[in-house]
Amino acid sequence: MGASKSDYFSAEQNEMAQLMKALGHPARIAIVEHLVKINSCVCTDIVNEIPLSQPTISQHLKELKNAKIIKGTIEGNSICYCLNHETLTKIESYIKQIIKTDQEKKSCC
Amino acid sequence: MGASKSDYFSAEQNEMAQLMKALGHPARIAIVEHLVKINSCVCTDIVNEIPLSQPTISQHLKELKNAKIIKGTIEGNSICYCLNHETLTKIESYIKQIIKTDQEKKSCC
DNA sequence: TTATTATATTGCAATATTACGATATATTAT
DNA sequence: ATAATATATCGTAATATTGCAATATAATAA
Repeated sequence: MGASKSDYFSAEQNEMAQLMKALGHPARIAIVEHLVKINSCVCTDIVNEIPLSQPTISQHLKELKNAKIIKGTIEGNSICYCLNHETLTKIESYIKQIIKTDQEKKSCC
Repeated sequence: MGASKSDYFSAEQNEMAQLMKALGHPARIAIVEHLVKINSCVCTDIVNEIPLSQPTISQHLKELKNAKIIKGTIEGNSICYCLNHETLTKIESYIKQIIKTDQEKKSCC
C-alpha cells in the first residue's frame, strides 16, 4: 500500500501525527530554527539560508503552514512567516502529558 | 529525487527531524499512547489494540525503537516495550526552547 | 520432539514525499 | 507599460513509506 490508514485512528491521533510529520524533515526543522533566529521573516531569507531551491522551500513552507506550525501574512512584495505559538504549545503539552502519565506507572524495562 | 538532502543540515537538525518523523504516523502515536495506558507492554497487546497486521505493527515498533522513542527488553517468549523518557524529554525540551526563544522577540505576524 | 505462541524479516504493490526546472502570478520599481 | 523581485504552482523523476501475505526465528508448552 503506502497510504496510511488514518480512518483507523482517532482525530486527535491523526492530528498529532500530522504535526509531528510536518516537523519530520531537516529542512523544515531548519526553517523553524531560522524563523526563531531572525526577527524579519520573509521567505527570501530562508532561500538564502537553506541550500535548497526556491520551489522546494516554498513547498516545505506550505507544509508547515498547512500544519499551522507557521503562519504567513502577505507584506507587500514578500511574505512574513512566523511561528505559531499555539500549535507549538500543543505539541509541547502533548509530549509533556505523555511523559507525566507514564512516570506515574512503574516501568517494566 | 525523493531522498532528503540530510547532508545539508546539521546533525542536531537531522536528529530532531528523525525523532519527529518517528512520531509522524497515527499508528505510532497510537502505539505510544497505548504504552502509556497499560502497565504491561508486550507486543501482542498492541496487535490486538490497533487494527493493523502484525508485520505492520512490528515495523512501526522497529521505527520507534530505532528512534529510541521506545525501548524493548526480551521477556521470555515476548518483548516488553516501554517508552524512553530520555528521548521524549529531549523532544519536549527542544519545542520548549523554540517557543521560549521566539517569545523573546517581537512577532511580526 | 512437536506444537504453540510471539515477534521479526522478506518481498512486493500501492501510495507518498522530496526535489527541482519551468512557468505562472502578483507586487513594487522604473 | 515594462522590468525586477518574491513567491507559488505544475510536471515529473527519484526515492521513501506503508501495509500485508508468506515465511522465518525463537522461546515456551505439551
